[in-house]
Amino acid sequence: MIQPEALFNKTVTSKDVAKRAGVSQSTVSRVFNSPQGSEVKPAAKKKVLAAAREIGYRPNLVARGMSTGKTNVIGLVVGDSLGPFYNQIINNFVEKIQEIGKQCLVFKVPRQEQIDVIIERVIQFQVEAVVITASAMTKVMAETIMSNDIPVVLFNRFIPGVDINTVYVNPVEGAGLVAEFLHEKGHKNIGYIQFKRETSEEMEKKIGFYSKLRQYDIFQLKEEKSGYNYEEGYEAGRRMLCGEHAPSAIFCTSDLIAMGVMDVAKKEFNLRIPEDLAIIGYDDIEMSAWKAYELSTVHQPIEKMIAKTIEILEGILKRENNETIVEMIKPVLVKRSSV
Amino acid sequence: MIQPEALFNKTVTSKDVAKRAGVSQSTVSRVFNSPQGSEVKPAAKKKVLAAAREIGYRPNLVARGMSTGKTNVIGLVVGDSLGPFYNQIINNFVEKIQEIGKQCLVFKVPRQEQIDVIIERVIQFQVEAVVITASAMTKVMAETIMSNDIPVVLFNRFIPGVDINTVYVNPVEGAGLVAEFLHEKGHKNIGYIQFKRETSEEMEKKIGFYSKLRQYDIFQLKEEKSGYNYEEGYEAGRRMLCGEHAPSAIFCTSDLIAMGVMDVAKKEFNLRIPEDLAIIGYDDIEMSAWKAYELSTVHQPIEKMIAKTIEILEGILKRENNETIVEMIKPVLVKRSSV
DNA sequence: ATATAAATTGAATGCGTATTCAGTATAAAC
DNA sequence: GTTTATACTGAATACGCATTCAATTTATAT
Repeated sequence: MIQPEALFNKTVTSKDVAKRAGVSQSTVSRVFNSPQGSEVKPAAKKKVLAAAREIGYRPNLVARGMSTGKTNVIGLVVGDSLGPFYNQIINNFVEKIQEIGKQCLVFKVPRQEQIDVIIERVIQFQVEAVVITASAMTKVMAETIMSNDIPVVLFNRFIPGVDINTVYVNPVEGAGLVAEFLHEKGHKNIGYIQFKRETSEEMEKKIGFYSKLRQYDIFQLKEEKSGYNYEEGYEAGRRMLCGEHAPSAIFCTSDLIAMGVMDVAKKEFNLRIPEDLAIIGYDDIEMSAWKAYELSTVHQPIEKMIAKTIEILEGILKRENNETIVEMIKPVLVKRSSV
Repeated sequence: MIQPEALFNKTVTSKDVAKRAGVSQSTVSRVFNSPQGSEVKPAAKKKVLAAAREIGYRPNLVARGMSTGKTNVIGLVVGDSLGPFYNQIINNFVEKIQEIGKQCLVFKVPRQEQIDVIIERVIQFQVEAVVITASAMTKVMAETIMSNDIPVVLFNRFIPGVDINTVYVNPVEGAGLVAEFLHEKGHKNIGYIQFKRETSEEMEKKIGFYSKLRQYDIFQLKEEKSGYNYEEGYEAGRRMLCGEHAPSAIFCTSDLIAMGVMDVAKKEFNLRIPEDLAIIGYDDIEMSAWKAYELSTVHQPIEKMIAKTIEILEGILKRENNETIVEMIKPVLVKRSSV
């Protein structure tokens, strides 16, 4: 007579394996967990593995999580889509986190207001740690997470005066490099196109850029704001180049914006780059190196940043280090033909 | 005397809430679950919510998953990074899945060989459904997942003769549109640059393109292969434009490749586009519309595809429809100045 | 006021696994 | 061959929640 279980493909549990192998559930569990499978006699282990294969058993990670408190899941909180730079980060993180045997549960903060809701979810899902790239993150929220025993790593987001693991490239420094470079090239009349939302990253770029220029006695600055995309960059570029006092160089706080500016300069104002107008961006996205742009920009070493983040995560998961790690990575100016 | 629990910030459970509110754990559970909180008397509900807030209780989703069999997690399996098109897909999926109250656990298939391992993991994590975009997916593997009671939706990947939910844009049709267009424009000598890996998508494009051209008695074709990126496109373009029989039009099976080809044509061969050389791509990534390229291409309506996928997922999760849904979406030719 | 139906509640149980603890079998030592 | 140490094993339990079932309270009908 056919067993009804066979018909309704019931979930296969360790108990089923145990029955089939003629051992206890404990033994089955040990086979799938013991360090080198050493705690179980070879004969029993063989029987268990055979039985498991025959009935298609796979350990249930949710149940295991319930039992051990380890879910094998790392949370990744990202902000609203900020172009290819952040897309690439997600992609790399997923890959690297998988390589250390964990899986990546992604949380997106669609609007800044909703970040509290997202934080609640992160906690509820019992992730083993969280990497946060969302700029909307505040001190209070990070602390809420940590007070629930979930370690946090801030990625490319620095919150001053807070005891949280952080990996970031100092925007003050990056923007400073840009100012130095433009000064070297003899520019006096400089345009500045920034991201229209006032993220901390954005404000730091501004501080770095302006304070450095002031050192060189450069004060003639025209400003515009733009969204984090090509189209708005194009429009912002047009506004900046129209009318009096058109600058001889423009610094855009994102490559995407810079590319829009380059195109409007060429198409609508017939400017040669860099002879008539120098452009410099930020992020060093892949496209910046393309022949159509050859955009000078500030490189953020994503690979290195992610590698460091993973390193911190591994330390956390092994409960090795209790100290907070703050890793500052130096931005690098990439000089291409746009300046 | 201070309770030790307070010192070691022990996890707060529904039991703790129950004790503090003077009700049973069942009642606490009901407060956080009943449809409109209706099954519990207002007075009791109020007490429970107050107690929960006071001690910072949050339902443990892992435990809930254990109890209900619903993890609230949807798996998303993606292949090796194939540029901005797929990055955008991940990003959109995460957002939309979150909107239907689920969370997205991302699995990346780093190499085709490892897809079996990934599939195992997907099953182990007890996801409620899986969306698969990885081209390495085979019939057998999809069936393995489904035999574990996990519904599958194939995204932009068609496996013939299989009973699996599918949403895709027919590459045969898309490539056919390109052939028609080039024929209309009078091109006879056409170049074809394809992705170097033999994915099913790629093969279908080839079938669609060639069969249509044959109808127009066009046989003069030069071929090259390229990786899914700008640099290799640039190189492939150079190879194609060197020597005899340089084509008057080139079809690249990805926009990224097409952009590389456009740049090499302009920079190294001094060709005007489209006067000397027409270029057409595939995918309609954001950059295709940029002034520097204005690339004609085949638009894949990502939003519509994802919306349809989410619709199918919702049906699955509500256990509404048991029928397999196969949704074919029509590709759209976008004509810009590159042809 | 009484009988009956409906709403609310709590005790007990299960979900699938890891783990503790005690017992049993095996190996080592004498 | 006996004693002692060691390697295995299984029964029982906990993890945090949802849910069933029976008991109790409250509302409705008579």
